[in-house]
Amino acid sequence: MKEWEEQFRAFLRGRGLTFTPERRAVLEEIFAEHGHFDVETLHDRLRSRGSRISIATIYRLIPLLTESGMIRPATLRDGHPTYEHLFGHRPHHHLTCVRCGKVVEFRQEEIEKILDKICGRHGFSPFDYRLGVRGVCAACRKEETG
Amino acid sequence: MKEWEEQFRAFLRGRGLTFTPERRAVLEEIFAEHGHFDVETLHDRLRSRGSRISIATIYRLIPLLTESGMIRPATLRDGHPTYEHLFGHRPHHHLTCVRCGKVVEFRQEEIEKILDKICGRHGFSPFDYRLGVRGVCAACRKEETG
DNA sequence: TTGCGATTGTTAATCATTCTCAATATAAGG
DNA sequence: CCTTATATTGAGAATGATTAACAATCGCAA
Repeated sequence: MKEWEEQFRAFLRGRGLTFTPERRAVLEEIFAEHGHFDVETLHDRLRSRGSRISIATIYRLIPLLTESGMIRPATLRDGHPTYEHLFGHRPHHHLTCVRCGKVVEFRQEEIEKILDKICGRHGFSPFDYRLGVRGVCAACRKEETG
Repeated sequence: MKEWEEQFRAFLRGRGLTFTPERRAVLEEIFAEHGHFDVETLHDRLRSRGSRISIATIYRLIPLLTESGMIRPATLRDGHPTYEHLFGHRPHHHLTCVRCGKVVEFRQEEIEKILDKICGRHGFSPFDYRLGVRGVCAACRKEETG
């Protein structure tokens, strides 16, 4: 059984909820890729594989996945929420190109240390942080200038 | 004439748009406070001062304010967009308490330097960045523990 | 003052998300 | 293998925020 399946089953059990084929299908689809996803594309992907799952089921699943730590909200793409899964993925952050939409992920421990210091100063106990940089990528800048 | 009025007028002029009493009223209201705002509370605040402005007018104004650099999107509060104005305010970031919703702003040049380095490595030209930390503030933690 | 384009408020439309509900599936206990 | 109580599902209706359409008004330049 896959690592994430085990973890999600445990979470559901703890709440008296059940692991269903629909839920498995959604998880499979989420973990099939490392990129970001939103509810609609997830639904489309499942449908295109022959699943008859309702989009409402996916919407209903999102909070469970978030609370169980399987996924977390990522950056917003044109104002609606996207998510990323948290397995085989260390916490990371995003450079987003505002022209082509390309997203580059990066990781920087140095920043985490600074943040810990800042949180300490303000008496905060942090449990998540998010860093998003918006800009223009090399390719788009080139196109723009020339 | 206030600094921000001058700047917004210039922006509108450059686009062949006009500075109206409604637009002034919205700006006044935005700059009356330093905190975050969303469209609905802005509308309520204006109404409670006797204005008859329509909420559609405010929605229509948001992109103009963003493009002119008067405001920028801030963190999301329960999934709908909030903004902050950019006058008398240096760029800053947020610690948000997930229990009581308190937001502490902080500023850290060191982080900006690190980000510049990272952007350089990826060929990005950054023009905005956003750093949000979610956690529990001292008061709430105290309450929690007993 | 006139005229043209921008702006406004109202109302209707749209879109994502959530809710309702009847039907079905699940897990646990016999 | 049955039974039962509860959780889950899909379909479609309902919601709520945001956007669009439109006719009436306003603001600016000539």
